[in-house]
Amino acid sequence: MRPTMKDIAQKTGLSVTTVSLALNNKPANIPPRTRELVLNAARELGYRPNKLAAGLRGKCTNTLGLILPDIRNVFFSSLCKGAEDACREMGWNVILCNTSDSHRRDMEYIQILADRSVDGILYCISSDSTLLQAQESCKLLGSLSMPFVLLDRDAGIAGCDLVLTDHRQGGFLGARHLLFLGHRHIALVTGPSHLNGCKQRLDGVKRAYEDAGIVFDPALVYEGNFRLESGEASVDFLLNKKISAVFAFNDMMAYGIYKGLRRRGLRVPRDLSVIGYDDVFPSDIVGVPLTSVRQPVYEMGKAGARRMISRIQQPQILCETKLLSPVLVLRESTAPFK
Amino acid sequence: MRPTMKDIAQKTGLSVTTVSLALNNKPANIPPRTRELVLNAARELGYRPNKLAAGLRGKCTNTLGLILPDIRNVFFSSLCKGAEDACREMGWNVILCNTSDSHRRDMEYIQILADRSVDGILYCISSDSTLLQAQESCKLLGSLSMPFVLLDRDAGIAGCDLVLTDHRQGGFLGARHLLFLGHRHIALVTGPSHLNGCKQRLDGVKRAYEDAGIVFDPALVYEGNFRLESGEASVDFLLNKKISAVFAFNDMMAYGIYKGLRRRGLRVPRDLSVIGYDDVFPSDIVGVPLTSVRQPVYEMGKAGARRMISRIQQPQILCETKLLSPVLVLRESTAPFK
DNA sequence: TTGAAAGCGCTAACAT
DNA sequence: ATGTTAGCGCTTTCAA
Repeated sequence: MRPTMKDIAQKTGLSVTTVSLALNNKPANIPPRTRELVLNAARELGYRPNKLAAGLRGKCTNTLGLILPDIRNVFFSSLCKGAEDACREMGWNVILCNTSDSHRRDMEYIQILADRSVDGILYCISSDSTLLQAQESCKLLGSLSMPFVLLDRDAGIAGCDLVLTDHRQGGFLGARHLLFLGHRHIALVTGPSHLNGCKQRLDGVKRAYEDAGIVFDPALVYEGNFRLESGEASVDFLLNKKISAVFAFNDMMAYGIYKGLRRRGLRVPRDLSVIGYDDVFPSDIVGVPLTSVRQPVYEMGKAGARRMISRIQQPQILCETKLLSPVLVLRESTAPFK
Repeated sequence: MRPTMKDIAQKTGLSVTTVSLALNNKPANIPPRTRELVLNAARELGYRPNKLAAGLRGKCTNTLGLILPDIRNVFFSSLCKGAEDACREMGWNVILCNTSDSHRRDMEYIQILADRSVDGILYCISSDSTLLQAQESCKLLGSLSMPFVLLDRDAGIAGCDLVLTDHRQGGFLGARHLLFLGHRHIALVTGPSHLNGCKQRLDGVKRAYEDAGIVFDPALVYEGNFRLESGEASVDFLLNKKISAVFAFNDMMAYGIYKGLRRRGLRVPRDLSVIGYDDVFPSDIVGVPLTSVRQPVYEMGKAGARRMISRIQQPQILCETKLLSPVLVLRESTAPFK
């Protein structure tokens, strides 16, 4: 059996209280000699605190729940790694929950994590959630008095912490780069238009256009669904327009565009400049490395976890939205307009 | 505050014991009427059991630890998803631990997970571990009486459960396919030769050669390190040999070979047939979709978690090595020999 | 059929 | 400076 504080107490002839006080560096007047005594006994016995017992008694389990759609998606696994790294550095652990993008499972996992007394939840709202459902999950979290930080998805929930990429800036950076290269007729392959992230990217694009004195043309917008197929499907649309460049609102669709162009014997960037968004895939496995607006996903996970732990330790701090800056990563899929 | 059993006891006028017995369907003779009474009260109060308390008192926390090198690697995130899915189905949860392939961190996390009273650990040994170090981790697990299942990596540890791909069969399948296409001079770009997984792939390749009456030529073997760069670096070697096909022991190196060939203006499969191993990347984002030997990674995670839970529930069952069958996935990077 | 009581390992108010 | 005591929420023996 694992040694407990009781064993240390027995071995030293002290009480369990003194042992607890000494081991936890509590501001009781434990004289150095006694502390030494306890610490030595603990070392000799190979004592390790039982986190379950400490969690049950005290207020804190040092555990976070992480709810996300699917860890197989590199976006979320990077987020997760960031969160876990931050937690490890601070002595916390992470319980991982995959929802398969189902709101029902969001709700289930919130309950389960509360049952397990996690101290807080890092929450990527499942994308099948309506605004109402997102509010419902957050209400559940509230009714459980469970602190949480929303990651990546801005569902328009007020009064909570939020960490995500500044998509307005992201859209701006992507568009500005194409404009800088001399492109004047640029198509957009967006994601679902009701998503805040897409609206903001679009805003950013428009701002870049304004700066350059270009008129935004809604006829050059193709609404995709973030999947490769929709990028591929957009190619027919693209080739019917007089454009020299396309900005895809994620990399998957950019690769779909690659595929559609390839099938038609067209080349990137010779025939069309392509820029993506996210930059989560290893870029060197594809023939023409993709220029892309990188979301700092790992950092997002880290920032989210840190924020969560801060909030747990100081519940009174004000809610904030943390916008992380995207970075334009130049590769070979964009070329100057000729 | 969350309602507890005490609250249910108060509300029903029964004792906490009876409540516990009724809620947990224990084989005490609780008459249906009493149980109803308890269940109703529980529902009305919105009672949810406190898993921390149950874990502290009882023997089981229904929690597994999952130790792996880096969740950002799609191989491990698929494994993780499989494990988590299996756990969810059975009412278990997963604490995720990334080791960055460092043995020291393996050891640390084993301790931490034990401190948290997980019931078992799914363990992907970090690849920087020597055989001795792998044995050390397993010894630590043993000394903590912590049940565990090794995943993916066969470090030659005896007396424990192990779930991994049948790499002998994988090597066989890949080589047989190339032979079937008429290739007779085939290069291998392997991983580090001391790894069991590589040895077994090589064995499988040799067996396929024997079946076809081909002599294995060690001069056609290039030892890579599983990274893209080493695949790319192998191309000089490959082009100096009289070969028509190459079998890379993972996909990353296969993509490195793609890259090296592309740079030299050579085409896959026209100039060289290429077959990979793992099949974890989305194959449709690359120009020439890669033929590859697929490891059933998701299933591996699932099988591992199931095995772990079985062992926890029946500690006496015999240890077993579960070999999962790889699958040859035909795509466009291999062509008949001309 | 039900309940009292002990205890899992720990923390913390209170006492000495 | 240290110990006594109570209790976190639950399970489980033992007794009634």
